[in-house]
Amino acid sequence: MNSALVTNNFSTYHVFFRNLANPLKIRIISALKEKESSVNDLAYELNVEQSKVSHALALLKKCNIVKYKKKGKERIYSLNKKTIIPLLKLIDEHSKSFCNCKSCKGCEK
Amino acid sequence: MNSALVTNNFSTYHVFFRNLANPLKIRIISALKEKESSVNDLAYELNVEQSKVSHALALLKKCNIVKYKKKGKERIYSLNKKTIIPLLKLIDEHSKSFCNCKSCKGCEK
DNA sequence: AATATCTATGAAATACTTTTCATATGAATA
DNA sequence: TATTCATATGAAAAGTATTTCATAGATATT
Repeated sequence: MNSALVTNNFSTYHVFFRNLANPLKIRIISALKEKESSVNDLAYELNVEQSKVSHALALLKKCNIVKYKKKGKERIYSLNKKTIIPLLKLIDEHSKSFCNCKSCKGCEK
Repeated sequence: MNSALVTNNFSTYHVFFRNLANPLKIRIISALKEKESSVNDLAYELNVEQSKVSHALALLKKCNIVKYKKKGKERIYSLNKKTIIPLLKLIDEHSKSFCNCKSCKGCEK
């Protein structure tokens, strides 16, 4: 039958995809794909200010893309792998065809 | 080995995903999934101003999500189905788990 | 309890996207 | 070729997201 894409009003889809529409959040997701990290570790690794990472993580968490566990005064963030990994794979494939191509003029900057 | 997500610098991914992070563009994609349409048809069907649809289509086209063929003075837009449909499917599945849920507080508005 | 470390948060500033509106372009037709 | 219809486009306005910076809240350590 009709998929949700047809029957829904889409009022919420974009909240989720906004996270993939942002370079920093994609970098965070990518880093967490390799290993779980504290906020400071991420900030150091990505060379980005701590509060910037915190703000980004808060949004990723809202959409269940990441989760954390406490460890002393740290928060160890990890990717919600079971559900996110298949999406990442698709992103990869699409990026190959779409996101660094001659035909996609929008990708230049 | 490492996927593109790991080795790339992601500078362009977000350009593509921005299109999915916008309700109007998702609505256009959804409409085109059902049938190809002219700009005016889309504008009428979605009850949105013509130039708004045009601007949105321009961005979708930049990322190869849609294409068009000329027909008289019309431009008949269609979805780049072969590559986009699998993505839409995944979006559907993810939206079910993420985008209208109790746990996703960000989805409320 | 005072201090240090890690992370979160609020709010203003900045940057970016989308919308709007007026107009331009291009194709068909009278 | 003047007019009409369909679409695109530029630029200002409006809307939204991100960044920045100062500071607050927690937890650990002294």
